[in-house]
Amino acid sequence: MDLTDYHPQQPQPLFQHPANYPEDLLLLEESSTCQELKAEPDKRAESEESCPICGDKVSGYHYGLLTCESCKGFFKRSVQNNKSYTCAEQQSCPMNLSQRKRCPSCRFQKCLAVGMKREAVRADRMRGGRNKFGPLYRRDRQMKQRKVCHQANTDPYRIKMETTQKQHRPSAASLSSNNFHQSHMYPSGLGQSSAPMPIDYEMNSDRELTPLSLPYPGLYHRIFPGYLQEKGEMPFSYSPAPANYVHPSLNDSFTPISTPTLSPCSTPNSALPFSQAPTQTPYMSGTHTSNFLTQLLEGEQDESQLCAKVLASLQREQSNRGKHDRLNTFSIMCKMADHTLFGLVEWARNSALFKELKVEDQMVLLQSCWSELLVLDHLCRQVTFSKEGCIYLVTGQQIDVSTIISQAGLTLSSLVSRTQDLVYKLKSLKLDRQEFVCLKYLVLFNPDVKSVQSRRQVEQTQERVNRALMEHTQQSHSRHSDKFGQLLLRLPEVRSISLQVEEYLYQRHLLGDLPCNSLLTEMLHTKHS
DNA sequence: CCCTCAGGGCCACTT
DNA sequence: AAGTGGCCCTGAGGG
Repeated sequence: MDLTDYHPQQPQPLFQHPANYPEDLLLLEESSTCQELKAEPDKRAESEESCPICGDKVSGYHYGLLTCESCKGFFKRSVQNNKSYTCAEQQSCPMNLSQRKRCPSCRFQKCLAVGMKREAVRADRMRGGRNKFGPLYRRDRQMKQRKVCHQANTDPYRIKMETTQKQHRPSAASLSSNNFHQSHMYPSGLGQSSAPMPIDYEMNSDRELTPLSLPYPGLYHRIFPGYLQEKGEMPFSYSPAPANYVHPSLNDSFTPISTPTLSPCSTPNSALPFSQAPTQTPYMSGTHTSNFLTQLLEGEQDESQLCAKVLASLQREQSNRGKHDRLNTFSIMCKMADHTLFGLVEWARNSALFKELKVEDQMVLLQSCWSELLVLDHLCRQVTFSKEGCIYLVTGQQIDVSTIISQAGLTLSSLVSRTQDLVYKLKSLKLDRQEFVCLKYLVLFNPDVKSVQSRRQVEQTQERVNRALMEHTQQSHSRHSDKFGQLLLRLPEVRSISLQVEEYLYQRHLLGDLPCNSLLTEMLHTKHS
C-alpha cells in the first residue's frame, strides 16, 4: 500500500484547513458508504496490523500509535526509568520480532522515530483513564476505516492497487474525503487563511521546448542549455517570488536558515574566486575554513522562497484542474520532489566550485548524485524544522510519520523508517548548516563517478571540503570529539536510501504513476538508460 | 450508568 | 539481577 492509497482523487482543495483545525471538524467528513462501519470500530483490521517498530501483532494504540504489547512495555520502561542506551554497532541495527531485544538503543530510537510520544507516559503513574491523544486515535481509526471501505469499493476494478493508481475509480469514499491532507498535514501557521488554497504547478509549461532528437533531451537542454546552445541564461525559469516575500506559513514557526536571501536561479553575489583559495595547503587556518564555509553557505537556497514557490505553483496547478482531476497525494509529493531537485541542480550550477568543472563533468556528477542530494536536503529540512514524529514538507506542512508508516506499503514504510532513523541520528549529532553544506559538496564532488574527465580536480575539491568539515567540527564542537567521523559514517546510509528511492520511483514511473515532463523522470531515465 | 480502551502494574520467563 | 512481554487492573471519557 502506498501513499496513493490514501485517496486517489483529491476532490477538495488541499491545504485548506487552518492550523489547529478543530479535531471534531476533521471527523465530520465521513464517507456515506462507510456508515455501517461506524457503529463497530474495526478492531479486526487493527489487530491484523503489524507493529511499526518490530512487525509483531499490534495490541492497540499505545503512546501515540498502534504498536505491539511488547514495544508498549519496552517504551514505558525506557521512559519511566529514564533509560539511556548505547548502540554497540552503527546505530542502525535491524529491528524485527526476533532481533528487537538485541539492541535497546536502536529499538528506543525507532520507537521515537515512528512517533511514540514520551509525554504519553504519565509522570504521576496514575492508572486508567484516557489521555489527550484520544482525538488522534479516533481520527486515525476513522481514516483506516475509510481506507478499508475505499478498497472494498474499488476491489472489483482493481488490478494492482498496491503499486499503481491507474486502476482507481472515483468511489464515493474517494470523492467525499480528503482526510490524509485534512487530518495529517498541518500547515505550520497557515492559520490566517482558511480559504481554499488550490494547488498549481507550472513547471511543465516552463520546461517544454526540448529537441526530440536527443535520447533525454530535457536534461541536456534544461539543465545545461549551454551544452547545446551557446552559453547563456537558462531559457526558462521558475519566476521566483519577490525576494522579500515570506510565506504566511513561515511567519511564526519558521526560522529562515539561510543568511542571504538568494534566488535559486541567481548567481550568488559572492561567487568568489574559490580557485584563488589555497587548495594545496594541507590544513587551512581557522579563518580560511570559516571563510570557505561562508562562501559555500552563500549559495544555499532560501527555504522560505522555495516554500512559497512550491506552494504557489502547486496551488496553481490544482486550481487549473477539474474537480475530479486533482493531483493525488503521490503526484503532489513527486512535484514537491521535482521542485526541490530543480533547486538543487540550480544550487550546483551556481556554485563557483562546480562552475570550474567542464560541463560534461557537471552533468555526470549531477546525474550520479541527484538522489543523494535530494535525500540530504530532506534530512536537513527534518533536522532543522520537523517536530518529533513528524515529517516536514518543503511546503512547510507536517505529516505524522506513524500515519504514513501505517498506511504505506513495505518499500515506502521502510524508506520512511530508515530516513527517520537517520534524522534522529543527525539531530542527536546536532548537525549544523555548515556541516550540512559540506556533506552536500562531498556527495556532489565524487571522484569515483565513472567518466569524470577532470578526476583530479573533483578529488581536490572533495578533499578541500572534507578538511573544512573536519576543522569546523573540531572547532565548533570540541566536546563531541568524533563528530566528523560520525557525520561521514552517515553518508553510506544516505547513499543506500537514495538508491532505494531511485528504485522505488523508477518502479512507480514504469507503472505510469510519475508526473510526465518532470526533471525527476528524466534523471531516472538517464540512469536507467 | 455502563462500556470502552489506553496507561500502569504484576510476575513468570528469558538472557 | 536485569530485562522482556503477556495479562490483568484501573479509571476518565463517551454514548
